[in-house]
Amino acid sequence: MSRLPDHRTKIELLRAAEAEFAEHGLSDAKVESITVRAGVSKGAFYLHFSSKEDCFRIIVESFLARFATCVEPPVDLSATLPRDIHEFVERVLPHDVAILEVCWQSRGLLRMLLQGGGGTPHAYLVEEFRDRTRAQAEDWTQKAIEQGLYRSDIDPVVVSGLMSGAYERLVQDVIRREKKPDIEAWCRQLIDLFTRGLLAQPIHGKTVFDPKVNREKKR
Amino acid sequence: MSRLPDHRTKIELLRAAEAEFAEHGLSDAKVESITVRAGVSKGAFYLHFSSKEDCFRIIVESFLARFATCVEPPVDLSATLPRDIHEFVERVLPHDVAILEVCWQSRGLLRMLLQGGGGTPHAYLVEEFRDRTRAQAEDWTQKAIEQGLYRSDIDPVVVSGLMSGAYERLVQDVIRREKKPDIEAWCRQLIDLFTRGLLAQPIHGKTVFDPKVNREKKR
Amino acid sequence: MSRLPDHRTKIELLRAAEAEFAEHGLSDAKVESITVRAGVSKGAFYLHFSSKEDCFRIIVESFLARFATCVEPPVDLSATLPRDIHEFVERVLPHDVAILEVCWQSRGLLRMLLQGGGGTPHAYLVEEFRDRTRAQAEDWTQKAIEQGLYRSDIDPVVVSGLMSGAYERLVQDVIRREKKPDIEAWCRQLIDLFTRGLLAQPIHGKTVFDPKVNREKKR
Amino acid sequence: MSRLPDHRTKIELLRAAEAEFAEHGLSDAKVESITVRAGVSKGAFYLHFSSKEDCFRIIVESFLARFATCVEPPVDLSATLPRDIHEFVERVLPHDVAILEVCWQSRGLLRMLLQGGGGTPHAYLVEEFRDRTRAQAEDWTQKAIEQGLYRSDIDPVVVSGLMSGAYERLVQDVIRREKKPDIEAWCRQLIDLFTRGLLAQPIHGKTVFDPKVNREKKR
DNA sequence: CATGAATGAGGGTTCATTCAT
DNA sequence: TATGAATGAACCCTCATTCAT
Repeated sequence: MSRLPDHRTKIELLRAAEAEFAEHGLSDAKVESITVRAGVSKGAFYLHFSSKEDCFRIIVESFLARFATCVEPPVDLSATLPRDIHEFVERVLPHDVAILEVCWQSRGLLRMLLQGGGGTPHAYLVEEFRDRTRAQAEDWTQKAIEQGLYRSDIDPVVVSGLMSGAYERLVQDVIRREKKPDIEAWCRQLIDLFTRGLLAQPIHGKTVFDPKVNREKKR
Repeated sequence: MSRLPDHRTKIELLRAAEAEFAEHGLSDAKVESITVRAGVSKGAFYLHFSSKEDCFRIIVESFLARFATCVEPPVDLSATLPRDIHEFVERVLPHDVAILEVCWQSRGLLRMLLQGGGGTPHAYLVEEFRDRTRAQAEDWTQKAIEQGLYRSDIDPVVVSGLMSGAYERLVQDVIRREKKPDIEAWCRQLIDLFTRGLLAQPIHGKTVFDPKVNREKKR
Repeated sequence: MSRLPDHRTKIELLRAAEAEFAEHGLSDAKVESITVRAGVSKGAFYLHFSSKEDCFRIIVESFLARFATCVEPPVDLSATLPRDIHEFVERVLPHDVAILEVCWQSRGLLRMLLQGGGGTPHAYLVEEFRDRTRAQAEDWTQKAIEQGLYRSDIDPVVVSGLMSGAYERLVQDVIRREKKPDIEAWCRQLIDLFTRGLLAQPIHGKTVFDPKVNREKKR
Repeated sequence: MSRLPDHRTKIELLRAAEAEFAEHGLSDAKVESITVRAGVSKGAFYLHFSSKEDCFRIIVESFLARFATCVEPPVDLSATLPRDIHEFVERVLPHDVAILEVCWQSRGLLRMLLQGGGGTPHAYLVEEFRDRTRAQAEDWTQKAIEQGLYRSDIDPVVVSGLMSGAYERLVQDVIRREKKPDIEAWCRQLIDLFTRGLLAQPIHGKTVFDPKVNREKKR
């Protein structure tokens, strides 16, 4: 085996480790499998990471960093109120879509992270993931209430939990698919659901999404 | 006559195993820890379970069975349409509260099951948990649309995912607390959110929950 | 399960143990299997035997005792010399046949005992088996030489080893069969072989066995 | 460049394992004892063998291969008939002696393999050992009959069993000794016994061995 | 930096034996 | 005597980590 250019070693290891962790989780991932996948020696692993857990943490934190960058700067509501629900959706949508794109790119890792049955000592990393989206949702909700956009009789803490729970499930549904679905359509449906509710009674503003979207079966 | 089967042994083992799994997950749980917690010898474990995994499966499946029993028969919408949102809520609420009660009782186990960071070979058990609630939600949604209760421009598949995602987060929030929160109030908020949406625009029916609920801090 | 009459318990255990040991040898035999085969409880085993090894020893020694009884009193050569090879064979034959009969009866146990690949701490029991036949053969040979029946240029020690080795193989061949073969014919062939040798040159005395015997294939 | 493969490790392990197996047999041998004998760590064992059984099999099969090489090409009888028993012996002897030499070299292992009291799942390996010598003897016998060298009234199947049984016992007697005995003399005695028989009646050809050999006591 | 043989603590599982009933 | 649940020492094997080359 020819020795790979040095700087490639770490990259290959990260790639391989992400795949191995995605498939087996932290405890069931084997360092040796990672190095075999990466095409390097077992010793090389410890030149780049101080331990298996360290490697796991680095990979997950690195994803979370990328994710956080996307999540952070949402629509600034303080500026001007959206005039109608259409404008509202158009403002929020690109942001949500961008987040889902990032999730799609790291879907292998995310599938593992969001999958239950765990009990790993690193669940706190996923907590961070969840808290981040929740805090984001809470900020948004708070401001929207202040702006008179949202009802004032809701509890932003509870509602933001529910919203981010729904988003997480949306993410899970998306990343589980073989082929990338129409992320935008899914997001529209989510946004509409939360803003308008489910009731059949007429409400101002028209439908914002194609209701026929996503009839395809998962998997 | 032999030493009488000490029924406490198996029960203690199950208790201890549930606690150990809840704390450490499958791979990081130690059989010896379980037996020490249960106050029996290591060998006793294998009189009752054929392996560590077998024990895990039994515990999880047993919870899922209890859970499934609660989830199953929801409000029958076919009977008569609820006249207003109040009646609607009153019909759905007891069912949701009952489910959350079960979750609260097994909160240790559930915390572990729903916590991410996994990668266990038993994630499919959690999938079953999720699929069950989702299928439930989908049925409900479908019927509600047919009854004219819900809007007909929504996709029941997508919406049921979002609903069960929000429910799962609600469950997570509840079971994470030290003290049992006011489950009913949380449920009211969730139901109201989905049915009426977030928008401040007036909608038929009055608020169904106290918006100040649940300001206490988690953990 | 009804309790067997007390005195049957030990007999059933011995039967079961012999079968289990025959199939698996000492180290790989399980006390539990023995008790299951015997239809008694695990504790019962220790009411009759002080340990698994003790049980093994008892069974093997009991067989060896039965065997020794058969082997012991051979033809008394001191009396009168056989006049010819026919008479010689007729004198020796019944004795050898009787031994093989005993072996056939305990063939399960013997198969295990004579089968190689061992390394058990009880090999000395088989050694006793072998030494007994060898000593027997040596006595016989010694006397036969003194009587002028056998050549005086052979070493009784070496020859008795070879003879008992051949006998052991004969036993092995016999006990490996599904159906009991014509033991007498096999013995005749063995006796003739040792007394007359293989050479085609004429020798006093006629053939003493049917040369067509035993063409059937083993197994 | 890594730590160079220390060829001594595997060799030491094989040595140590052979000794351990020879002393205790498969089931009672401890992997840890083997590694301690070899002066390496427990883990090292599994770098070279996939399991204890694997190691056992390798060692036994390797011996059998060496053994088979020796056994195979015997005297070619088709060429010319030996003129007298002397020539006959001289032809056969080197072959038999060579086999016994190999047995002597691996006497520890063989002692265990041929020792009874077994019941191991690897008895079939010893069976192969026996079948090989028996088939060899049968071939020989068959050809010798066809050449008119051996009597035609014997059954090659039975006789070859007896011959290889006697050989096996010869091997056992040899490998049990502390010091290597005069293998050639023992073989001469065996060959003579089978060819000429035991009877005192004169037969063509002179004695081919020193009858005083091997009076020393075993062990 | 890279290698991969070597290490050794650790854990799951077995099973002979005990003992309360 | 009989039972069979309980015990716990022992052992095989795994795998994260080290280190001589």
